[in-house]
Amino acid sequence: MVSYTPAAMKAELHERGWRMTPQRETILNTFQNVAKGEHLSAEELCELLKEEGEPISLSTIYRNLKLMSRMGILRELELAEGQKRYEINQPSPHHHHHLICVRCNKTIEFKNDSVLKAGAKMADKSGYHLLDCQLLIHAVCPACQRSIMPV
Amino acid sequence: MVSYTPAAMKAELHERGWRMTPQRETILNTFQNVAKGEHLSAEELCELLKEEGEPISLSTIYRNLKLMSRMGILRELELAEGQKRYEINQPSPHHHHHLICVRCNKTIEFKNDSVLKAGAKMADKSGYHLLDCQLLIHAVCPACQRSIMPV
DNA sequence: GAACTTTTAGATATTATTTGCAATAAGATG
DNA sequence: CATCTTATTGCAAATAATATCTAAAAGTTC
Ligand SMILES: [Mn+2]
Ligand SMILES: [Mn+2]
Ligand SMILES: [Zn+2]
Ligand SMILES: [Zn+2]
Repeated sequence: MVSYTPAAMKAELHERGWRMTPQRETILNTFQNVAKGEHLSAEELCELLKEEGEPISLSTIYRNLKLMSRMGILRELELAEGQKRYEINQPSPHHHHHLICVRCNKTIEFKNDSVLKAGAKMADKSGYHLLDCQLLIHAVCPACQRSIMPV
Repeated sequence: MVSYTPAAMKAELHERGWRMTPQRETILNTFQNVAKGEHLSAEELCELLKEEGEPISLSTIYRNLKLMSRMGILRELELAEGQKRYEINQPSPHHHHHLICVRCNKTIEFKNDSVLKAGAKMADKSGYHLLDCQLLIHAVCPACQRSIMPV
């Protein structure tokens, strides 16, 4: 897991016969500049880019979110119900995990290097090339424990 | 995280004014008897029950998979692309995590109690009531590293 | 810059999941 | 046990996230 510059991303794309495009660079830059703790969905990213005056079509966004996740540049998160969210994939000092309330989707990020190390070790032991390692904790937050909401 | 008997599930449903039904008991039994390492999707569960002569409608299955996940009886996994999979949620000696190849979806289960403990501790520290704790490792398996597949 | 290949935008298709509703049945109450 | 209330079911229809198709545009190579 490494942090990518546009140049590094371009190099890695070229290794596989692929191309760097303005859209890919825009997406990379956007994720690198978005506030810490933000997890964008495809739709949200599309809206954000539209507002910022550099629109990219939704299908291109979908294609590249998947591509960049599979390259290890982004991490794909299934936090809330029904749609995937993405954030930049960063190495150790910034790497983190997620604790999510299954009722209200309130999410807490937390760091735990020993968990990351355990994940990296497991991948290595099995000969897998690590892309992302995320501890996902599903739970009920204090507020929702008090409420009488359906499940 | 506890293993549920039908009676325990019934008791917990009643606490919230809900009911135990034959369908819910069938789903619970099915997950408790399915082979270790099997992760069923809603559709697959529906087919399996049809074959076994106790069919349950797909919408009921969807409703109950969600309910039982939010009760902590099942765990909801996003392993492959495009659909959720479920397995019974078991405590420590059987509890495990998943290492997944993002290209071919080959999945390895592994145990790591210290990761589970770290997750439980984090939930507790934040006042969250723990339902499930899963380390998800996205990686590329040895076979796929050798192939020239797209991404 | 010509030839070749990948990528894009936009429209359309796909499909997992949810929802509305009438019928059914769980569980409570007397 | 008979009755009553209301949660739950099955089926059909709706929804929404994501994938795919195609022609046009833009990187790459020579
Ligand atoms: Mn995060
Ligand atoms: Mn498993
Ligand atoms: Zn909550
Ligand atoms: Zn693989």
